[in-house]
Parts: sequence; structure tokens; C-alpha cells
Amino acid sequence: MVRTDDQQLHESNGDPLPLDARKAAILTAVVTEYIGTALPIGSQHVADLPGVGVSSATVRTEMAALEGDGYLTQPHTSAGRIPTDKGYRFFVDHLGGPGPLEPVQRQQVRQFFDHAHGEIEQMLERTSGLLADLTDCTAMVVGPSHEASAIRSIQLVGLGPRLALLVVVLADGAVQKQSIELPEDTSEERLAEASRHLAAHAAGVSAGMVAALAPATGDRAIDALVGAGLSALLSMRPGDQAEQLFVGGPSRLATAFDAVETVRSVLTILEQQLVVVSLLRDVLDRGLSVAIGAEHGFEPLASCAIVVMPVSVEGEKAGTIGLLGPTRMNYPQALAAARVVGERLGQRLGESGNL
Amino acid sequence: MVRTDDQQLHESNGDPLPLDARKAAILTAVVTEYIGTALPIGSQHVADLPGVGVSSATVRTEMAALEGDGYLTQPHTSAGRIPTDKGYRFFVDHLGGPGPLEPVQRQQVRQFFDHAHGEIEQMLERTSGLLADLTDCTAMVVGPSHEASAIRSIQLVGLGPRLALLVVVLADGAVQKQSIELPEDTSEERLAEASRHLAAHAAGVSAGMVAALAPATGDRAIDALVGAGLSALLSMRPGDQAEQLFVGGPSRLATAFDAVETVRSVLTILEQQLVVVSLLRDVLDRGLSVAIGAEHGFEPLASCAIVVMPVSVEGEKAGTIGLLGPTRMNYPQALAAARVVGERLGQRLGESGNL
DNA sequence: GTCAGCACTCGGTAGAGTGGAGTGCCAATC
DNA sequence: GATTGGCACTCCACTCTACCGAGTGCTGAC
Repeated sequence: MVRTDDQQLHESNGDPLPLDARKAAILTAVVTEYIGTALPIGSQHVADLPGVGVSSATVRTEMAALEGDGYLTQPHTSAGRIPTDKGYRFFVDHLGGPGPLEPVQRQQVRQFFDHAHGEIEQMLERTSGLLADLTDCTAMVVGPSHEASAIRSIQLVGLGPRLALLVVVLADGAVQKQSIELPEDTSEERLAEASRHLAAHAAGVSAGMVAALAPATGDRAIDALVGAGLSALLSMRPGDQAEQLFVGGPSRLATAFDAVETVRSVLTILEQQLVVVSLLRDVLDRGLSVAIGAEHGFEPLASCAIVVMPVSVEGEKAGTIGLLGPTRMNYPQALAAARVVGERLGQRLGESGNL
Repeated sequence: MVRTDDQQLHESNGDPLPLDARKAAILTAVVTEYIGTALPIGSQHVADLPGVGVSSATVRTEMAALEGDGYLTQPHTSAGRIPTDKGYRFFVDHLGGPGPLEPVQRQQVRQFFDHAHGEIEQMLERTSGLLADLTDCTAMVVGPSHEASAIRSIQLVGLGPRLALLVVVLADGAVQKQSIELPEDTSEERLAEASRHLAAHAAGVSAGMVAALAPATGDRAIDALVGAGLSALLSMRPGDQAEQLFVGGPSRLATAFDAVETVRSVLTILEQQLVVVSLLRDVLDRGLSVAIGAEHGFEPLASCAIVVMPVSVEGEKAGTIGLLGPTRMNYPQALAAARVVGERLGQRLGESGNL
């Protein structure tokens, strides 16, 4: 979090700019060009751009000032400038929100959602692939949490003489399961009977709220089954109730960074679902839609930027979209893609009744 | 792993050896050392190893011969030798099968399976992580195919007034689902009734075999529901019946290769589930447990080796384990890990009744 | 305030030189 | 005849140097 005092005041309102118009234009030019070329940008290059209209000498003076203020930096004395995290931050804050998507990409998104159907997990997985394709970043899609979702159906299905599967359907369309070893051979009818008791006891309640005790039926065997079912229900919560994470296009990391060590360490992070999910949540909680460099406070990703976008269904939080790339990622494009896909995904989840 | 003389006599069949004992020993030494160091191995280095017992000059002569026969190669004139794919092939063929696992690793495996429980998908996912940890390779775990598995339970659960979820439980414990939009508001009782008809019609049959037509009930609304359920059942087959793939530890690729371009292209392959699954099947079908370099005929992975191990439950094929690494991967270790984990996994799947 | 001009800095590249690891060959040895 | 020590040779990896050029900061003119 490299923001200075005055800077956080403005945020898209009419606060005084920390930079005058020309400095802002030059900084924006440097960021844009650097994002495109990944090469340090010199004053001549900036002066040549349309819309700048001053000589390279003037640009140099301004650049020196921008460097003094911490927006730009030089890899070495006689090189051009590259943006600092603070420079990117300014750029992002003054984009004026995500722009529109390229027509080709709009088309791609439309086509995707026209053909998407079926299982929610599969759709989220594919969405992560879509996002990676659109942005050339690694995409992260976090599914809805089933924490508060009510149990819609609960059923014991026999798989073998002493083996049953507890299948729980939640109101948001999620299905959870857990296998149960039975103490004794049990017929399908007895399982059905136990299922009915379980259903009567747990239906409508959220899975986290189910009490461990169900009223006795007078039939010891059934009571045992119901008890086993309930304990299975309780045991599967911690692992499975958590949000699911889908990572799309991790190979893009190898395009973005040319140090294999960086690629390795970022990939390692991505393998830790919990870390990624909480990182995204953390960024969202702080009200950011972009976390640049050290802003997220997570050292191993210091050379990365993260774009996050909440997915909501009818106003309810239903997941998160994240994009991970180098700090010199294409923010306008990433933001645009995240917004459009986020909206369409939320819409889609609403239609198909998942959450 | 420097083995001498009598070593090649054992090879299961009585084929004449392509190499005499000393050449085999030297080749084995070069492979082993190169796997360990990733540096070209010189004649002096080999001569210094215990068990070789000849001078470096002799080793040089033998190495030159091995190079002539295509088992070794030189990066450049004045460098040591590194194995060719053919060299690795000889090495692997003459290992005499996977060796035992390190005690520490045995312990790690035991502990893993002692604590593994619950959902099959989660277990497969974690198994891929375990394998990656054990071998420092990227691991691939392919779950059982549900192709032939019979339908055990089929149920329509209402999620909204016009929305239902078709939940199908297969005999192997897999659960599949598909949301269905209903043409009209339908009560829970009607859904239950339709579920009973579906179940009566489809139970015991494998999902692929379900006929699209169910006998009419005389109730048009129920017939419509049953029809919708059946078509959903049929539609979800192609995508979901296929084997699931779990990839563990992709970051290991960035450790194994130091060219970021190689990492990128291999990661790209791994993102294509179908390609990976069929590649593994292909290698297995050809009766191999190791495919080195170009052997699998898949150009983008020419610098990789793949170790495959079928997972079987009570003699039935129930999945596949794969390890992906550079051609200079540690074959003995990888084979040992794949074998042990494969066995334990099969055992485990058997116990919990999944397939 | 802007800009052309200029001296300066410094990374990247190319070329020359060097050290060393490793080779192939050969003659001596067992 | 196989093995081995010795030796000349090759070639990479590394260092050092020189040099080019992109880009800078500064200054004085407009």
C-alpha cells in the first residue's frame, strides 16, 4: 500500500489532483507505453506521442519531477523510465472505471455465455479459461459459498451392503456427498426410511446449523442410521463448504514473467487454494478492485497485480473473479473483461438458480 | 545406483543384451549422476565412482562407443556426456522394476491414506498433491470413468418454482447433476412423483444406456417432467462422464526446466484436460509405464518424460496416475512413488466403495 | 515556461584473451 | 589384446576492454 496522504482523498470525486494535467498525461503515456512494450520509456518517445505537444526536454523535466514524487523510476541512469507501483496506482485511479471491451471480445463473451449450461462447477471452471483468454492473465474464479444455503434434500443411497452415500442438495443447487460405512447390512427400504427422518429434521436449515441430535424414532437401527448421517453431514462441512477456487490459464504467468524463479513462486502460491481465496477476499474487503505490487501486503506476489471483481446475483454476493498478472498488466483491458464477465456470470447464475 | 556385471542377466526375458556389462554400468552411472546433478558427466567423474574400477581412459573409450550407439551425447566437443532418450530408455528397462520407497516417504504415504477420507474427488485432488511432494514432479491423477456405472438413484429436487435439479447417484459413488428449467410451476410432490418414475425407468442401467423414452404415465405433466429429466440425463453425459483429471504441483515444472518458454508450453498442455487424459491412456495402451522424450509422439512434450501407473480396484481399472518431469527425472523414485501410491489409492477406493 | 544543444552516464554488445574441463589418440605396460 | 598414463587439442565459460548509442541533466537562448 504505497499511497500517500492526499492521494486517497480524491478517488473519482472532484478532489484536487496530486498531479497537474501535463504530468498526469506524461505519466499515463509512460504507463501505457510500458504496458505495451515492457521497455523503459524515454523522453523522446513520449514527446513523439500525439497529444503530448511538448519537446523531449520538457518531458524530461517533468519526468524528473515524477521520479522525485515516486511515480516513475529508472532501471539505471541512462535508461528511460518505468512506472513504480505508485505510478500504476495513479494510472488505475484515473482511468475513470473500466472501459468497454473490444468488439471481438464482447462477441467472445456473448458466445461463451450463450453456450454455457449445465453444472455450476463446470461453468466456473470454463469461465476462468475464458477470462484467461480474454486478458492473457491468469484468472481466478471463486464460487459461491454454501455456508448459509439451506438444505433442500437429503438422501441416503445404498452403494453396497454396508456402504451408503449421503447426498445433500442445497437450495443454491450445490450437491455435497459423503460416504458412510454402515454398522450392519441395511436394506434400501431402511435407508429410505432413515433418509425421510433426516430430511424431516434437516430440511430448510443451513448445513452449518444442523443439530447433531435428531428426535428418536423408537427404532434403534433407524436412529443409528440417522445419527451416522448427521455426523457425516457435520463432518463434511469444514472441507467442502468453503468456496471453491478455479484457476484458469496458469501458463500465462510464464508469458508474463521471464524469470523462471518468479514463475515458480507465483505458481506455488496458486496451488494453495485457501491462500488465494483469502487474498482475494482481503483485497475486496479493503474496497479495492485492483491491488498493485505490495499493496496486498503479500510478499511473494510483490511483482504482481491483482484485479478483483465481485460477482453478485440479485444483490447477493455470489463469488469473486480475480485476475493475476505482472504489475505492468493491461489494466483497462483486465478491468473491462472482469466487469463484463462478472456481470454476465452473475446473471447466468441467477437464471440457472444457483444461489 | 551404479550396478555392475550380472545386473543385466536378470531382465525378465532372456533377450541378448545390447550392451556388455561394463558399458551398461558406465551408462547407468552417467544416467544416475546426470539425474542428480544436471551437469554433463566426464570420464574422470565416472572412473572415480565406486564399482567402476577402470581408468578414465577406458571409460572414455567406452563412452565414445556408447555415443556411437546413440546412448549418450555431448553438448559440445569438450564437455562431458549426457544421456540420450535411448540412454534413459536402457536405464529404465534395466532397473528391474520400481524399487522401494524411502522410509520417510513410506511414512508420508501411510499418514496420507490414514487421514484421507470423504469425497472421492477431494481425495484424488489431494493424492495429486501428495505425488508431487513425493517426486518433485508434476502429478496427474485421472479418476475412474463412470461410463459403465449403473444408476443407483435418480431424483428431481426443486430449487425454485420453475427450476429443478436432477441428481443422479451412480453405483460407484459418483454424483452427477444438471439443472432443469420447468415449463410450469411444479410442486415438490409432483417432482417426487416424476422422480419415482425416472428411478423406476433408469435404475440399474448405466447412464449411457438410458433410453430417451419412458413409458407414459397417463399424466401429461408428469410425462413432461420425466421427459425433461431424461433429456437432461442424456445431455450431461458427454461432458461429465469423461474421466476427471487432477493436476498436482504444476509449479514443479518451473523447478525442472530453466527455460521459461519450456515451462510455458508444458503448462499450456496441462491446461488441456482431454489431451492429457488421452496422452496417458495412449501410453498405457502401448504397454509402457514410462514414456521418455519423443516416445509418446507428442512433440510439445519432447523434453519431458512421463511415468504412468494404472490404478485398479479388485482387478478393475479405476483410474491412472501420471508423473510428468524432465527426461532427466529421477525414474527409480518416480516409479516407486507411483507404484506405492497407486496401490494404496486403489485399495482405498475399494474400501470406500467407489467403483 | 519552453526548447535546442551539449556533455555525461551507463548498460549492452562485440572481440580478444585466458583457464580449465574434457576429449581423442597413442605409445607403453601388464 | 585390453588397459592405462600422457599429451595435444578443442571449445565453452568467464573476464576484460573498448565502444556505441540511448537517454539523461543542465544550461543558455528565446
